[in-house]
Amino acid sequence: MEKNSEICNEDIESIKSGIPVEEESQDLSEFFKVFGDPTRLKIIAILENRELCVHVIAEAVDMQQTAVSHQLKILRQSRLVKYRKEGKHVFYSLNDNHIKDLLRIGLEHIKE
Amino acid sequence: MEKNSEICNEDIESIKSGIPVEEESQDLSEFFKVFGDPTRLKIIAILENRELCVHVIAEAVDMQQTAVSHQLKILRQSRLVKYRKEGKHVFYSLNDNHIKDLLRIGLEHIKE
DNA sequence: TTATTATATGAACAGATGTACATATAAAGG
DNA sequence: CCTTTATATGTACATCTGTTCATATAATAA
Repeated sequence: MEKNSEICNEDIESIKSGIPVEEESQDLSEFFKVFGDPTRLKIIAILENRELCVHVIAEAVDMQQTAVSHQLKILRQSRLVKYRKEGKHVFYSLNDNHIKDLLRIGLEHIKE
Repeated sequence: MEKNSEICNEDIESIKSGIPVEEESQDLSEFFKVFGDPTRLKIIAILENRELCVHVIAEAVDMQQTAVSHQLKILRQSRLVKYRKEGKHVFYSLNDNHIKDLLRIGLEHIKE
């Protein structure tokens, strides 16, 4: 008998050619990972349509300032937020037009 | 001096009202977390436009069958894939019309 | 029946992740 | 100068995650 039954006699090489290269899979998973935490999602949600400074964000999501700063760093590194300094304050805002679309698709899926 | 400077004198309560409730933030983050792993992204990629059985998926993504089975379980639980049994074989395929949109938005972001 | 093939699952373990705590930096006021 | 306020960052630690290994289940063949 052959190694694989006839019913899944696929051309592995042609299937493999459709897989993103390792680096792209890594980058893409890093991107989605950012949305994979409830605190970051909350921060993203309150930054929709406005900019806010760190201590207001912390108060709104009910977390410590240091925890929020760590999460904002991740959001900065993934270029999902931008910031603007004004004296002692740092105002954060969203930096990607597609974030709303992503959240909408996610919400549609979990509500199905 | 007041607790907060005037420049970020925000109405915390109205900001809070825009945050998804805890359960929704949790569910949404669980959903995005599924996309936050390169192996699962590869599996999703090769399932676009076709159904494949487990050992072919494993060979294509170059991972052990058990590792793939564990990931397929996660994809099943999040209702991103469906499956069909045929004898000893189990054929998996995508189960959400929005997956392509999500991947496209993600790719656009990382390529910017 | 036993052997083989295809898939699933539980346990273990290494590595990653999120938060708290302590501390650093930097701006502004006194 | 010193103090306060706003924010950032390094470390520690508990929890979570993904893979491997061993094993279970289920279908088919011999």
